[in-house]
Amino acid sequence: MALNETHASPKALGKFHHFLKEHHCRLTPERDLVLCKALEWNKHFSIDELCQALNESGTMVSRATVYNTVELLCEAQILRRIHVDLRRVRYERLEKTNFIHLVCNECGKIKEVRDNDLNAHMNARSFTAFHSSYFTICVYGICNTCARKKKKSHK
Amino acid sequence: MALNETHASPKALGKFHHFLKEHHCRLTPERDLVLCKALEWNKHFSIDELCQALNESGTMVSRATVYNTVELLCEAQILRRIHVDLRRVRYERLEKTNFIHLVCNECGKIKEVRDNDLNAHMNARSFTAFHSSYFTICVYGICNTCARKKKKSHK
DNA sequence: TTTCTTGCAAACGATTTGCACTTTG
DNA sequence: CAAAGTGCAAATCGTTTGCAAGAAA
Repeated sequence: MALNETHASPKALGKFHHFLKEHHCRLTPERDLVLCKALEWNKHFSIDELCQALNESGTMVSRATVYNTVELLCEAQILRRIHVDLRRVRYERLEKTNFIHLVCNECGKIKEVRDNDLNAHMNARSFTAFHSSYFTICVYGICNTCARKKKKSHK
Repeated sequence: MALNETHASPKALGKFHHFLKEHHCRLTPERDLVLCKALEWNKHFSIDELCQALNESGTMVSRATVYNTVELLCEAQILRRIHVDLRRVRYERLEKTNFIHLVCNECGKIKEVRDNDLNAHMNARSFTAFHSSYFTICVYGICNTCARKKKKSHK
Protein backbone atom coordinates (compact mmCIF):
# COMPACT_ATOMS: atom_id res chain seq x y z
CA MET A 1 0.00 0.00 0.00
CA ALA A 2 1.61 3.25 -1.08
CA LEU A 3 1.31 5.60 1.87
CA ASN A 4 1.36 9.23 1.05
CA GLU A 5 3.92 10.36 3.56
CA THR A 6 4.81 13.64 1.96
CA HIS A 7 8.13 15.27 2.73
CA ALA A 8 11.13 13.67 4.26
CA SER A 9 9.97 10.60 6.02
CA PRO A 10 12.45 10.28 8.87
CA LYS A 11 12.58 6.60 8.03
CA ALA A 12 14.13 7.23 4.63
CA LEU A 13 16.50 9.83 6.04
CA GLY A 14 17.68 7.40 8.66
CA LYS A 15 18.10 4.69 6.09
CA PHE A 16 20.16 7.01 3.93
CA HIS A 17 22.40 8.08 6.80
CA HIS A 18 22.90 4.50 7.77
CA PHE A 19 23.81 3.64 4.19
CA LEU A 20 26.30 6.50 4.00
CA LYS A 21 28.03 5.54 7.22
CA GLU A 22 28.19 1.93 6.18
CA HIS A 23 29.88 2.93 2.94
CA HIS A 24 32.22 5.41 4.60
CA CYS A 25 30.60 8.36 2.87
CA ARG A 26 30.12 11.70 4.55
CA LEU A 27 26.87 13.20 5.70
CA THR A 28 26.49 16.53 3.97
CA PRO A 29 23.66 19.04 3.95
CA GLU A 30 23.46 18.77 0.15
CA ARG A 31 22.76 15.05 0.30
CA ASP A 32 19.97 15.56 2.79
CA LEU A 33 18.48 18.35 0.69
CA VAL A 34 18.39 16.16 -2.40
CA LEU A 35 16.85 13.27 -0.52
CA CYS A 36 14.15 15.42 1.05
CA LYS A 37 13.23 17.02 -2.23
CA ALA A 38 13.17 13.68 -4.01
CA LEU A 39 10.75 12.29 -1.45
CA GLU A 40 8.28 15.08 -2.07
CA TRP A 41 7.38 13.47 -5.38
CA ASN A 42 4.63 10.92 -5.49
CA LYS A 43 5.40 10.19 -9.10
CA HIS A 44 8.51 9.60 -11.12
CA PHE A 45 10.73 12.60 -11.81
CA SER A 46 13.78 13.51 -13.82
CA ILE A 47 17.09 14.93 -12.62
CA ASP A 48 16.17 18.16 -14.32
CA GLU A 49 12.85 18.45 -12.52
CA LEU A 50 14.58 17.73 -9.24
CA CYS A 51 17.16 20.45 -9.89
CA GLN A 52 14.47 22.95 -10.77
CA ALA A 53 12.48 22.15 -7.65
CA LEU A 54 15.60 22.60 -5.55
CA ASN A 55 16.32 25.93 -7.16
CA GLU A 56 12.77 27.12 -6.68
CA SER A 57 12.84 26.36 -2.99
CA GLY A 58 15.99 28.47 -2.78
CA THR A 59 18.28 25.61 -1.88
CA MET A 60 21.35 25.72 -4.03
CA VAL A 61 22.70 22.32 -5.00
CA SER A 62 24.79 21.92 -8.11
CA ARG A 63 23.66 19.67 -10.90
CA ALA A 64 26.70 17.42 -10.51
CA THR A 65 25.90 16.88 -6.86
CA VAL A 66 22.30 16.06 -7.66
CA TYR A 67 23.46 13.41 -10.11
CA ASN A 68 25.88 12.04 -7.58
CA THR A 69 23.34 11.93 -4.76
CA VAL A 70 20.56 10.39 -6.81
CA GLU A 71 22.99 7.65 -7.76
CA LEU A 72 23.68 7.04 -4.09
CA LEU A 73 19.96 7.00 -3.32
CA CYS A 74 19.52 4.29 -5.92
CA GLU A 75 22.28 2.24 -4.40
CA ALA A 76 20.73 2.76 -1.00
CA GLN A 77 17.47 1.34 -2.38
CA ILE A 78 15.58 4.51 -1.61
CA LEU A 79 15.00 5.46 -5.23
CA ARG A 80 14.53 3.34 -8.30
CA ARG A 81 15.62 4.27 -11.80
CA ILE A 82 13.16 3.80 -14.65
CA HIS A 83 14.34 3.79 -18.24
CA VAL A 84 11.27 4.80 -20.12
CA ASP A 85 12.84 5.94 -23.30
CA LEU A 86 15.87 7.25 -25.02
CA ARG A 87 16.13 10.62 -23.46
CA ARG A 88 14.13 10.28 -20.36
CA VAL A 89 15.60 8.49 -17.43
CA ARG A 90 13.32 8.92 -14.48
CA TYR A 91 13.41 8.12 -10.78
CA GLU A 92 10.82 7.22 -8.20
CA ARG A 93 10.64 6.11 -4.60
CA LEU A 94 11.44 2.47 -4.31
CA GLU A 95 8.93 1.85 -1.53
CA LYS A 96 6.10 2.79 -3.85
CA THR A 97 3.96 0.04 -5.23
CA ASN A 98 5.46 -1.15 -8.45
CA PHE A 99 3.24 0.00 -11.28
CA ILE A 100 3.17 -1.02 -14.89
CA HIS A 101 4.27 1.96 -16.97
CA LEU A 102 2.21 2.53 -20.08
CA VAL A 103 4.34 4.62 -22.42
CA CYS A 104 2.72 6.24 -25.43
CA ASN A 105 5.09 6.14 -28.38
CA GLU A 106 3.42 9.21 -29.89
CA CYS A 107 3.19 11.80 -27.14
CA GLY A 108 5.50 10.15 -24.63
CA LYS A 109 3.04 10.36 -21.75
CA ILE A 110 3.39 7.74 -19.07
CA LYS A 111 0.41 6.29 -17.30
CA GLU A 112 0.78 4.06 -14.30
CA VAL A 113 -1.35 1.00 -13.79
CA ARG A 114 -1.40 -1.36 -10.88
CA ASP A 115 -1.41 -5.12 -11.34
CA ASN A 116 -1.44 -7.01 -8.07
CA ASP A 117 -1.22 -10.47 -9.60
CA LEU A 118 1.78 -9.46 -11.61
CA ASN A 119 3.47 -7.91 -8.60
CA ALA A 120 2.88 -11.03 -6.56
CA HIS A 121 4.25 -13.16 -9.36
CA MET A 122 7.37 -11.05 -9.80
CA ASN A 123 8.05 -10.78 -6.10
CA ALA A 124 7.73 -14.50 -5.64
CA ARG A 125 9.98 -15.28 -8.57
CA SER A 126 13.66 -15.91 -8.02
CA PHE A 127 16.42 -16.32 -10.58
CA THR A 128 19.36 -18.65 -10.73
CA ALA A 129 22.73 -17.00 -10.21
CA PHE A 130 21.16 -13.58 -9.82
CA HIS A 131 20.04 -11.57 -6.82
CA SER A 132 17.30 -9.17 -7.86
CA SER A 133 16.62 -5.94 -6.05
CA TYR A 134 13.80 -4.45 -8.11
CA PHE A 135 12.12 -4.60 -11.48
CA THR A 136 10.38 -2.35 -13.96
CA ILE A 137 7.73 -3.16 -16.50
CA CYS A 138 7.05 -0.87 -19.45
CA VAL A 139 4.32 -1.39 -21.98
CA TYR A 140 4.75 0.59 -25.18
CA GLY A 141 1.93 1.50 -27.49
CA ILE A 142 -0.38 4.35 -28.25
CA CYS A 143 -2.80 6.14 -25.99
CA ASN A 144 -6.40 6.75 -27.03
CA THR A 145 -5.90 10.48 -27.45
CA CYS A 146 -3.09 10.00 -29.95
CA ALA A 147 -4.84 7.13 -31.69
CA ARG A 148 -7.86 9.37 -32.30
CA LYS A 149 -5.70 12.22 -33.57
CA LYS A 150 -3.84 9.91 -35.91
CA LYS A 151 -7.00 8.49 -37.40
CA LYS A 152 -8.36 11.96 -38.06
CA SER A 153 -5.25 13.35 -39.74
CA HIS A 154 -4.49 10.23 -41.72
CA LYS A 155 -7.59 9.84 -43.78
CA MET B 1 8.81 -20.59 -30.06
CA ALA B 2 11.80 -18.59 -31.20
CA LEU B 3 12.83 -20.09 -34.49
CA ASN B 4 16.41 -19.60 -35.44
CA GLU B 5 15.89 -18.41 -38.99
CA THR B 6 19.23 -16.78 -39.46
CA HIS B 7 19.67 -14.10 -42.09
CA ALA B 8 16.97 -12.19 -43.81
CA SER B 9 13.84 -14.13 -43.42
CA PRO B 10 11.91 -13.23 -46.56
CA LYS B 11 8.89 -12.84 -44.32
CA ALA B 12 10.39 -9.90 -42.47
CA LEU B 13 11.69 -8.37 -45.68
CA GLY B 14 8.24 -8.57 -47.22
CA LYS B 15 6.69 -7.10 -44.11
CA PHE B 16 9.13 -4.21 -44.21
CA HIS B 17 8.51 -3.50 -47.88
CA HIS B 18 4.81 -3.59 -47.31
CA PHE B 19 5.18 -1.18 -44.40
CA LEU B 20 7.30 1.18 -46.49
CA LYS B 21 4.83 1.24 -49.35
CA GLU B 22 1.94 1.76 -47.01
CA HIS B 23 3.67 4.76 -45.51
CA HIS B 24 4.79 6.16 -48.87
CA CYS B 25 8.45 5.59 -48.09
CA ARG B 26 10.91 4.49 -50.71
CA LEU B 27 12.56 1.13 -51.00
CA THR B 28 16.28 1.65 -50.91
CA PRO B 29 19.18 -0.80 -50.85
CA GLU B 30 20.42 0.76 -47.59
CA ARG B 31 17.17 -0.04 -45.82
CA ASP B 32 17.32 -3.64 -46.93
CA LEU B 33 20.94 -3.93 -45.86
CA VAL B 34 20.16 -2.67 -42.38
CA LEU B 35 17.19 -4.97 -42.02
CA CYS B 36 19.13 -8.03 -43.14
CA LYS B 37 22.03 -7.31 -40.83
CA ALA B 38 19.69 -6.64 -37.92
CA LEU B 39 18.00 -9.99 -38.41
CA GLU B 40 21.29 -11.81 -38.13
CA TRP B 41 21.28 -11.17 -34.42
CA ASN B 42 19.65 -13.63 -32.11
CA LYS B 43 20.18 -11.34 -29.19
CA HIS B 44 19.70 -7.66 -28.54
CA PHE B 45 22.18 -5.30 -30.17
CA SER B 46 23.09 -1.63 -30.14
CA ILE B 47 23.19 0.79 -33.06
CA ASP B 48 26.93 0.84 -32.71
CA GLU B 49 27.25 -2.92 -32.97
CA LEU B 50 24.99 -2.90 -35.99
CA CYS B 51 27.10 -0.23 -37.69
CA GLN B 52 30.28 -2.15 -36.99
CA ALA B 53 28.83 -5.36 -38.37
CA LEU B 54 27.76 -3.53 -41.51
CA ASN B 55 31.20 -2.06 -41.94
CA GLU B 56 32.87 -5.41 -41.41
CA SER B 57 30.78 -7.03 -44.10
CA GLY B 58 31.90 -4.29 -46.44
CA THR B 59 28.48 -2.72 -46.84
CA MET B 60 28.72 0.99 -46.38
CA VAL B 61 25.72 2.54 -44.69
CA SER B 62 26.07 5.81 -42.83
CA ARG B 63 25.33 5.99 -39.15
CA ALA B 64 22.49 8.44 -39.69
CA THR B 65 20.81 6.05 -42.09
CA VAL B 66 21.17 3.19 -39.65
CA TYR B 67 19.45 5.27 -36.97
CA ASN B 68 16.74 6.22 -39.39
CA THR B 69 16.15 2.68 -40.60
CA VAL B 70 16.15 1.10 -37.16
CA GLU B 71 13.51 3.61 -36.17
CA LEU B 72 11.42 2.55 -39.15
CA LEU B 73 11.91 -1.11 -38.27
CA CYS B 74 10.55 -0.40 -34.82
CA GLU B 75 7.51 1.32 -36.25
CA ALA B 76 7.04 -1.59 -38.61
CA GLN B 77 7.00 -3.89 -35.59
CA ILE B 78 9.99 -5.84 -36.83
CA LEU B 79 12.33 -4.68 -34.09
CA ARG B 80 11.70 -3.76 -30.50
CA ARG B 81 13.61 -1.19 -28.50
CA ILE B 82 14.81 -2.10 -25.02
CA HIS B 83 15.89 0.54 -22.55
CA VAL B 84 18.10 -1.35 -20.20
CA ASP B 85 20.15 1.44 -18.84
CA LEU B 86 21.29 4.96 -19.15
CA ARG B 87 23.64 4.71 -22.05
CA ARG B 88 22.65 1.55 -23.70
CA VAL B 89 19.55 1.48 -25.82
CA ARG B 90 19.31 -1.89 -27.47
CA TYR B 91 17.17 -3.50 -30.12
CA GLU B 92 15.96 -7.00 -30.78
CA ARG B 93 13.66 -8.84 -33.15
CA LEU B 94 10.10 -8.35 -32.11
CA GLU B 95 9.03 -11.84 -33.13
CA LYS B 96 11.36 -13.30 -30.54
CA THR B 97 9.86 -14.64 -27.37
CA ASN B 98 9.70 -11.88 -24.83
CA PHE B 99 12.32 -12.56 -22.20
CA ILE B 100 12.80 -11.07 -18.80
CA HIS B 101 16.02 -9.08 -18.85
CA LEU B 102 18.19 -9.54 -15.81
CA VAL B 103 20.49 -6.55 -15.64
CA CYS B 104 23.47 -6.61 -13.31
CA ASN B 105 23.99 -3.18 -11.78
CA GLU B 106 27.68 -3.90 -11.31
CA CYS B 107 28.99 -5.23 -14.60
CA GLY B 108 26.03 -4.33 -16.80
CA LYS B 109 25.67 -7.78 -18.27
CA ILE B 110 22.21 -8.75 -19.40
CA LYS B 111 20.89 -12.26 -19.06
CA GLU B 112 17.64 -13.31 -20.62
CA VAL B 113 15.18 -15.56 -18.87
CA ARG B 114 11.95 -16.97 -20.15
CA ASP B 115 8.76 -16.88 -18.11
CA ASN B 116 5.83 -18.41 -19.91
CA ASP B 117 3.27 -17.64 -17.23
CA LEU B 118 4.28 -14.03 -17.21
CA ASN B 119 4.14 -13.80 -20.98
CA ALA B 120 0.69 -15.33 -21.02
CA HIS B 121 -0.44 -12.93 -18.34
CA MET B 122 0.93 -9.87 -20.12
CA ASN B 123 -0.39 -10.90 -23.50
CA ALA B 124 -3.84 -11.49 -22.11
CA ARG B 125 -3.90 -8.21 -20.26
CA SER B 126 -5.47 -5.17 -21.84
CA PHE B 127 -5.47 -1.60 -20.65
CA THR B 128 -8.17 1.03 -20.65
CA ALA B 129 -7.64 3.86 -23.09
CA PHE B 130 -4.36 2.41 -24.31
CA HIS B 131 -3.46 0.13 -27.18
CA SER B 132 -0.29 -1.78 -26.35
CA SER B 133 2.06 -3.11 -28.97
CA TYR B 134 4.83 -4.65 -26.87
CA PHE B 135 6.33 -4.67 -23.42
CA THR B 136 9.67 -5.06 -21.71
CA ILE B 137 10.49 -6.35 -18.27
CA CYS B 138 13.81 -5.59 -16.66
CA VAL B 139 14.94 -6.94 -13.33
CA TYR B 140 17.86 -5.09 -11.78
CA GLY B 141 20.18 -6.57 -9.25
CA ILE B 142 23.55 -8.21 -9.01
CA CYS B 143 24.82 -11.32 -10.72
CA ASN B 144 26.56 -14.06 -8.77
CA THR B 145 29.95 -13.31 -10.28
CA CYS B 146 29.86 -9.70 -9.13
CA ALA B 147 28.36 -10.61 -5.78
CA ARG B 148 31.25 -12.95 -5.13
CA LYS B 149 33.82 -10.37 -6.19
CA LYS B 150 32.25 -7.76 -3.97
CA LYS B 151 32.24 -9.97 -0.92
CA LYS B 152 35.91 -10.78 -1.43
CA SER B 153 37.12 -7.22 -1.86
CA HIS B 154 34.92 -5.75 0.83
CA LYS B 155 35.99 -7.67 3.88
C1' DT C 1 11.41 15.87 -62.79
C1' DT C 2 10.09 16.01 -58.25
C1' DT C 3 10.54 14.43 -53.81
C1' DC C 4 12.62 11.38 -50.63
C1' DT C 5 17.14 9.43 -48.93
C1' DT C 6 21.70 9.45 -48.07
C1' DG C 7 26.07 10.86 -46.05
C1' DC C 8 28.67 14.06 -43.95
C1' DA C 9 29.63 17.19 -40.47
C1' DA C 10 28.01 20.21 -37.22
C1' DA C 11 24.73 20.67 -33.37
C1' DC C 12 22.55 18.97 -29.30
C1' DG C 13 21.76 17.68 -24.62
C1' DA C 14 22.01 14.74 -20.82
C1' DT C 15 25.62 12.99 -18.09
C1' DT C 16 30.46 12.87 -16.58
C1' DT C 17 34.86 14.62 -15.42
C1' DG C 18 38.84 17.61 -13.83
C1' DC C 19 40.15 20.78 -10.75
C1' DA C 20 40.41 24.30 -7.17
C1' DC C 21 37.91 25.24 -3.05
C1' DT C 22 35.30 23.83 1.02
C1' DT C 23 33.74 20.77 4.51
C1' DT C 24 33.42 16.57 7.29
C1' DG C 25 35.34 13.28 10.39
C1' DC D 1 44.71 17.97 9.03
C1' DA D 2 43.63 14.58 5.50
C1' DA D 3 40.31 12.80 2.64
C1' DA D 4 35.96 13.30 0.60
C1' DG D 5 32.39 16.32 -1.38
C1' DT D 6 31.03 20.45 -3.81
C1' DG D 7 30.44 23.71 -7.73
C1' DC D 8 31.79 25.18 -11.88
C1' DA D 9 32.96 24.74 -16.53
C1' DA D 10 34.76 21.96 -19.96
C1' DA D 11 34.67 17.34 -22.05
C1' DT D 12 32.15 13.31 -23.61
C1' DC D 13 29.32 10.55 -26.32
C1' DG D 14 25.16 8.71 -28.28
C1' DT D 15 21.73 10.71 -31.03
C1' DT D 16 19.70 14.28 -34.05
C1' DT D 17 19.69 17.75 -37.57
C1' DG D 18 20.76 20.69 -41.75
C1' DC D 19 22.05 20.59 -46.11
C1' DA D 20 24.02 19.44 -50.65
C1' DA D 21 24.31 15.59 -53.72
C1' DG D 22 22.23 11.24 -55.38
C1' DA D 23 18.54 7.98 -56.36
C1' DA D 24 13.54 6.30 -56.34
C1' DA D 25 9.09 6.97 -58.31
